[in-house]
Amino acid sequence: MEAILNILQKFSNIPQESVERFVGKLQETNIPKGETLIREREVCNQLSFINKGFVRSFYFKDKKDITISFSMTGEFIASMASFISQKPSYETIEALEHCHLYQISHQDLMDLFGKDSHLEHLYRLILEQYYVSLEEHLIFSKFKTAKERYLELIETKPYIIQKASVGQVASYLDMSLETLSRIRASI
Amino acid sequence: MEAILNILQKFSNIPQESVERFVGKLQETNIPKGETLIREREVCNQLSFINKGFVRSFYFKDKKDITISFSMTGEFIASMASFISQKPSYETIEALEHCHLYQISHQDLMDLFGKDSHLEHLYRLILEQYYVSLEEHLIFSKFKTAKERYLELIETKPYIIQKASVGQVASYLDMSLETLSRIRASI
DNA sequence: GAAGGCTATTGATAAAAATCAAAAAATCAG
DNA sequence: CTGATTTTTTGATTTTTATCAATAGCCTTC
Repeated sequence: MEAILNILQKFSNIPQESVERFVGKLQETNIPKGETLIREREVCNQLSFINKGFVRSFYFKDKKDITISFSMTGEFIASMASFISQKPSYETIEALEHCHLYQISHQDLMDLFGKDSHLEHLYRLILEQYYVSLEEHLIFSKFKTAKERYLELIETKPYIIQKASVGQVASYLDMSLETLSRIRASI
Repeated sequence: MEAILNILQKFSNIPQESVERFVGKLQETNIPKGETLIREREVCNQLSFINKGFVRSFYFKDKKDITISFSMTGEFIASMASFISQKPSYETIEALEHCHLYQISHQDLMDLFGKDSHLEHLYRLILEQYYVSLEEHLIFSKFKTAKERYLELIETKPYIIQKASVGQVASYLDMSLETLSRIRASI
């Protein structure tokens, strides 16, 4: 439980009482390696804090799967579009390693926001950070060559290359797995 | 002023008093066609509601400019990463048509959030919508061919093709202007 | 209405990356 | 440990798109 408290603290110095309200709603969950947190067409009604683990979010395009994002220990993960709208998800999220999560349901979170504006404030700050990093990812993917994208990934998130397969990383970087393999050979 | 009230109403049935607080901080601004709302390296400290007009957000990559987004009457616009972090913007936003805006400063907005949690709630809902549409844009740009991206744009936002130049649309769709011109000739 | 400056189209070529195919290496199960 | 399966690398070819270059169209504005 300590990890999540530290993360929350970083965003905002929120009253102890509010933190306790939030923590009181968290459910501990374990997802074995290879299993899914959320499957395509389901409604994502849990927001998960990854206390320990590594997950991949992807969707299917003609029988192949395409990686949208990887998330790590210390990050929140959900199929955000589905969680926000409470409509079916078009993405699937799978555990690439055994995951130890703390989860809160959409309903509980909305109830908390109604009761305690500090928590909505905190959530707003977290959402803003996720928005900024999504925007950066979009721009990043837009104006770099295949090789530059790979080099930047090594620089910023080397653990992804360690933990995910070439094919999974390749679709995340928007290239074929053969192309990524050749880039790896060339450096 | 009516347009913005209607938009706010759609997100949340917020008390009249809160709406008035918010509206009280809005400044009316006109930006002539061709001028900029925010320039690269400046800190974006205004969130703008486009009461009427059309803008383009872009950044420079080697002397060329690359379009990030277009925004229309009825939408909010800011260099979000800069507005959120209050750090210099890497994007420039220009008016492609004469714009009539209502603006609120970052400071005023934060002050309002401290005083009135209904407004932070409203902002959270708006932010969520923008997050979802950004995510959709990312996925959209990732798994469609050049031609499919253009056809989808015609389908979903035909006004962009009317109002922006081929070069501006081409960089938005992640292709050269020659490629876009050929696609247009082929359909 | 002609000159000049943008914008768009068209053509030829080059570069980048995808695809198809096979071999090599790594991982897993029994 | 060993055979089977999966993943990764390597090679040959094709496709897609970018780049370079020239032409055509179209607004301005004098």
